Amino acid sequence: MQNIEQNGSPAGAGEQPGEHGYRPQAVETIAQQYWTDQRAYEVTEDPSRPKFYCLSMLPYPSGALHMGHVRNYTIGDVISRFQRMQGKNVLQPMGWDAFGLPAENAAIKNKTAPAAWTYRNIDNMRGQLQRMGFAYDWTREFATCRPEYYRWEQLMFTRLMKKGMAYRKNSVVNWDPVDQTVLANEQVIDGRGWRSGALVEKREIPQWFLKITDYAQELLSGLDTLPGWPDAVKTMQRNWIGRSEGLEIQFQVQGGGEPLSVFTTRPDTLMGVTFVSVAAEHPLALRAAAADERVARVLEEMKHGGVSEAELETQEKRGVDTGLKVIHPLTGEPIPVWVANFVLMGYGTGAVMAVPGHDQRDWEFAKKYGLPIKMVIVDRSVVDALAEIQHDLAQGVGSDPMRAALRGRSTDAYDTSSAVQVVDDFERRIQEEAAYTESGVVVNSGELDGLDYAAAFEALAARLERDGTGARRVNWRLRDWGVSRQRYWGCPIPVIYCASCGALPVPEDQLPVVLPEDVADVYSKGGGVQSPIKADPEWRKCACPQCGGAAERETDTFDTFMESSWYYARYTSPGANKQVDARANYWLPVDQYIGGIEHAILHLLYFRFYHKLMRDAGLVHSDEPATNLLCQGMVIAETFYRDNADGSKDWINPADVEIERDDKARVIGAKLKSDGQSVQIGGTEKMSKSKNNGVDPQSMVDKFGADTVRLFSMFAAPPEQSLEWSEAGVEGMARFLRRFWREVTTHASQPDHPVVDPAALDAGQKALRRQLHETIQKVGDDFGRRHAFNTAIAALMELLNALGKFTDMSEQGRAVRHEALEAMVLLLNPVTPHLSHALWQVLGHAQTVLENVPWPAVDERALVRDSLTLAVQVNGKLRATIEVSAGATKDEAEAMARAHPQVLAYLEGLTVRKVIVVPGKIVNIVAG
RNA sequence: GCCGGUGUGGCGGAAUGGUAGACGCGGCGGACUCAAAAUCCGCUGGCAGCGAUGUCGUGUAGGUUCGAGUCCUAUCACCGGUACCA
Repeated sequence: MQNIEQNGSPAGAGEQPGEHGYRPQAVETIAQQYWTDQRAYEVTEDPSRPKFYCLSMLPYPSGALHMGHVRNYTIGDVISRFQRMQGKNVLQPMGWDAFGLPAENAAIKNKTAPAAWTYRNIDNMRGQLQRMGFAYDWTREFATCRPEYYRWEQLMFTRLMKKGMAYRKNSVVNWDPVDQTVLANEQVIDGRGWRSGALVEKREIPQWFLKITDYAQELLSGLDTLPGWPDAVKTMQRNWIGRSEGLEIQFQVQGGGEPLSVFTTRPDTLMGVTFVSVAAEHPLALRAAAADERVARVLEEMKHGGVSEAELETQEKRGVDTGLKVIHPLTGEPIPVWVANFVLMGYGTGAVMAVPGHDQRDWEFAKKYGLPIKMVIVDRSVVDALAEIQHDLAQGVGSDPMRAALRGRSTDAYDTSSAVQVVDDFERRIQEEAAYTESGVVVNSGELDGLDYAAAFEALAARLERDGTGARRVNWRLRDWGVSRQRYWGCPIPVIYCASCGALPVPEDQLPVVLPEDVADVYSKGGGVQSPIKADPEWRKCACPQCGGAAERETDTFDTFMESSWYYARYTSPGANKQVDARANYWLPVDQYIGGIEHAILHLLYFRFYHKLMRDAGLVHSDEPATNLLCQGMVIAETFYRDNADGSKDWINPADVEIERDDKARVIGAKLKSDGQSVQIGGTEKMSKSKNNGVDPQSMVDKFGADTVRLFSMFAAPPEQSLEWSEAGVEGMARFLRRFWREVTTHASQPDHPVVDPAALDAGQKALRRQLHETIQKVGDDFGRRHAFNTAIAALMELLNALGKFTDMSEQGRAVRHEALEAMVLLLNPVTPHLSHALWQVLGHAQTVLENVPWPAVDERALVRDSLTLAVQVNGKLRATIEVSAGATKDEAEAMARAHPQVLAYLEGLTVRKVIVVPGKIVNIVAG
């Protein structure tokens, strides 16, 4: 336990002379010591009680706790303590997501080994978490960078290789030609490497992949079994997985060779194809480049820039004609093949049929390069117009297709026809303004004319399947998970390459492949540092497990999402001699998972996928890893700055700034405390180093105590929303806790605590007691079901305000107050456990772990009201309120409302048409 | 670009289709004090009015409904993700 400085803290400043005031530092040290001595939060499997596994996303050990961690872990701790007070066997573990890029960056900067930096950070952050008073079972803690942990994911990977679920293929990365390294997307800024400033290039290298696409359908359907997950997350995952039904269509290449395959969800537009677009890495593009230097040059230019989707999709649309032609499967006409920089090799077949008339991106491309646009889909209204024209033409023109008929029309006869106008306008818009992308009715397509989307789809599918030029197919947006990283500080990929036997999994008896940690000398040289295991020729040398010949190890490491995909399961099985053991099936699935919304797709999808891998390996029995998910918002703060002469900005920390206001409390400016000169006010943004608006949790805990910091982070906003840090707001929480402390200690100094006799209460006592039980009901619902911690705390504040006004010192008055204060200590315990621990004793109870004391029960009889206030509206506008007895009928309420003088004034001269009475809420009189 | 979210007083926010602004911060006035801090009490959305009260008001423009911050359509701004940040 950390040693706590108790002197020199202003937190006890509110102490009155002669009164025992609230001193959070002392209170918190004592409570934490007690929990540690009692081993209060260590748990084991207990089949006799309902279990509750409450899990917060494990932190990356970046150096120090930040407010985002504090918020995340406070939410988890409140839920854990609340569930324990409901009698559940609660597991709340904590650990470290210890591999990752920042450790290598810090190592380069500080010339140390990533491991040493990481372990130092973990020690620091563990101490900070303990100082927050979180109820973790620390016996289950682990860091994912330890071989005892990662050996099991290496084992899983080698087994997946044997099953064919892990495979190797080429894929594109960001390449920094100056530093000669692969860059993460984050390290590419405006198309340049963040250190070298060199223009980034795309480069293909062989990498390992996990076949997450084999589970695409299950990952999609599984979302329907998760009512406890936010809809936003489920929708994002559905869209990310991106199931679409369409046709895969073959285009023969003029001059022979493999046919070109495209996938489309709009086969109804097939007759509108005027060219096809392929990715720069597509075989046809490469073939064209080999034959044509001009094409080769454009492909070379397309290699500039990074590989992120955001960058690819927002860059200017560019293309080049390959000179190659493919044959349209219906008409037999030659169609030009273009390379387009917006076609992704990794999605679908790396080629798309371009229908500029009915796809906006193709339309823009066609406009830019002067390619033809064909109208083959029209709106219903246009069909009606066409029918009218056809009727007019019926006798003379016969059965020509509709557009042919139109083209052959006599100008004299039809120029004034409004139907012709409608059709011409529609076609002009497609030619000149924008593609028509709705699924309307097919035209200009021979036998498909007049069909709607579904009918055209079916007709074409049948025809192409008969011809052998196409087939129905389900396509997924989801791509296989690339798990290779060309970095040092990660879990070594357990693969051996042998010149004669190929890529082989490291035999199980040779696992783990241990990452050497003592590599500081590599970093001490400075400069562009290569991965120490890539730089060391000895490390990779090994014997081929198959032929025994000289072989080499894989020097790439796993994506760090690999470790964070199964840690939740390992917490259940500390010390197990396999990935997880039978204990996992007691605890899993996780009952409540809590983490940032930024993980909505990647982490949470890999987490679900890995759970299914473990299930299929027989390790766990459930289908999904977590039944309930809460995504908390960011922690943000005001920014302040001064402009420098060179146009840059000096960002100033909010702690050093004083706000100036006018007499209506509006902010009119800000001054730096140290020099009294004004500073500019920037926006409210996510706490970050770059904007210098971070508030250090440790300094807040030192100043106010952990309970106050916990209380503020739960009160200031609902958990899903962003939370704006405000030190004045924190002071408000400290005031509330001091008032509560005073209320309890003052009350406890009375010699006796009488018991409530419900039959003997007067109106005032009854009212307070009703408010108490309404509060118990609300807090339980807000904590347990709604996760609306802010409104629960507001209700407790209201109750304390009411207690402050309740001066009744009679026996029953004191009895009601005692009941209220005892309940409040328990209701606040999940949020402010140290304070509650202390005040529980002040109220005369023996020292105890408060989570073992049952949650206060609602006394239904105390909730009964004698009368209710109804709002009375006239034509939907509030005009009066009336008091009705609790048992009043609708008719009685209506009569009373209509008799109200204020209402009568508004009804004068009007006839009442209708009266709506919502019992207990409102009477609305509709009159005119 | 695409996917998801958010938008309410001076500020953080409350209101699960039924009295918009609970609670907290800030501000104003008062009590206590030699004074200050702390604490306590009262007021505090805009406009008009001495007041009772009226009127406007939940990003913007429409719509549904007896009734809309809440539901629908369009639109704007900001935030998150976009497969190698974690």
